[in-house]
Amino acid sequence: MNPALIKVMLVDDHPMVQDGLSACLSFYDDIAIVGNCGDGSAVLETAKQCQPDVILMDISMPKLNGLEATEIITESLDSAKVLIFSMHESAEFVTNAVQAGASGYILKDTNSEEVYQAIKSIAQGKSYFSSSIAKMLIENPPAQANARLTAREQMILSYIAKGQSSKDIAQTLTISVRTVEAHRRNIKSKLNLDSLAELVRYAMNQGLIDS
Amino acid sequence: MNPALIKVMLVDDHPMVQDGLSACLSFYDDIAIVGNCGDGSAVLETAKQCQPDVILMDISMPKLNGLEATEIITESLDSAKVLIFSMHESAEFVTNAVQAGASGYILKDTNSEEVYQAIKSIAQGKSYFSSSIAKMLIENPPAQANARLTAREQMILSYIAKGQSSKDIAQTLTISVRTVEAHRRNIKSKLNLDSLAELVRYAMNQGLIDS
DNA sequence: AGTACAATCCGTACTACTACCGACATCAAG
DNA sequence: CTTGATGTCGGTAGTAGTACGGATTGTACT
Repeated sequence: MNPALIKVMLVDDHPMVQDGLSACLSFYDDIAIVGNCGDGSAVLETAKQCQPDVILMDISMPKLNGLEATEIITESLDSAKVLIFSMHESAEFVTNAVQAGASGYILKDTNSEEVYQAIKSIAQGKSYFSSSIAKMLIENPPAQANARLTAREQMILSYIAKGQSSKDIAQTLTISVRTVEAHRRNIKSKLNLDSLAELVRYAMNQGLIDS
Repeated sequence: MNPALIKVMLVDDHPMVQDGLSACLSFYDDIAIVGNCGDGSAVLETAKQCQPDVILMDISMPKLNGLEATEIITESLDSAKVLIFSMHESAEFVTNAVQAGASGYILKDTNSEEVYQAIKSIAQGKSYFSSSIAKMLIENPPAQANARLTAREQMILSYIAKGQSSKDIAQTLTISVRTVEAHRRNIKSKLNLDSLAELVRYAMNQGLIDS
């Protein structure tokens, strides 16, 4: 076993992205793909088997999203560094990712050379962020960092984003309409979002609902 | 020049997907990538230069979305067949794509072998659809086919999806609130969507707003 | 024991949106 | 020239959501 060999594990729900990354990274002989995983819920188990140095992780996935998966990984396996590979170019996502323990964040509109450089940096214990990230953090307001929703709030939000009214949700969960409205207010306050449309976009980006 | 060589052009706004596809398809010696394009607005020009047999096109792109680009291509270049490569697994997208002139529709969760098969079918003048598409068309309601929004309606919808109220939009466009509300009703009626949340999701999937 | 937070519920008044009905001007196509 | 689609605007009534106020329970951590 080459001691300089970097073991990389892929986590993405799109097989084509996995195939593409595998193919691109196979050109570099100091990188080995040791496993991949199409769902956040199986990440920890797979990672324990593969013992990767770097985990290249998509943020938006069904079931368990990338941020939660990252948190689980960084708490359970300190040998593995997490590199987020996202299409979302928003300051909020980056800060959330860093708080969850990610070592780096690159965008899906980067080329394979930059992915390679990022993986090498992460493996050496450094951090790596796409060049456009810094620019974005400056331009976009830093936003609120404390945007963690409770399980109940996430549940309510997912129903909201699916198009259900407060009344519907109240009936579904057999609670009062006022309670749902209170959750609604709390969610909007926490996320610092005003309109229903922004809530829906947030929910979609977080993977709380599909497509 | 090998007469059996299939010239393929890629249209996707994610360089990594382009790189991945190029890498995957390079294993097949009867396929040649003759060009790629990161934006729907430059598709026609690039296609005229490259003269591809098959155009592998993403649906959701900034500026000009894949469906509109497909329509332009199929009307201007009948030599080129369009194969849609989408992550959206909804009957509505498929029917819209076919109406726009696409010869096939595959999902991003297919593997590279299936992409290759799809390209070969399309090049021979056949059509190709992911196996899950047929299942989906049966399970999902056939939905309404006549879902074409006018330019004005698209504009209104984009403002709605950005979180603006009817009042805001009326002020922005200097028209009456009642007019905006009328457009709202027409849009929902055309798309057969009830809730604001569904409108937002539709707009996002159509690429009318970013992220 | 005290504090903090989550989750539950209520009153009241206001704003936004919806559903139903209607209308009129314009412009392209049959 | 009539027909249809589009974009414009209105009345009226009802429903949904928001913005202020509160309040009570339970759990969990210090």
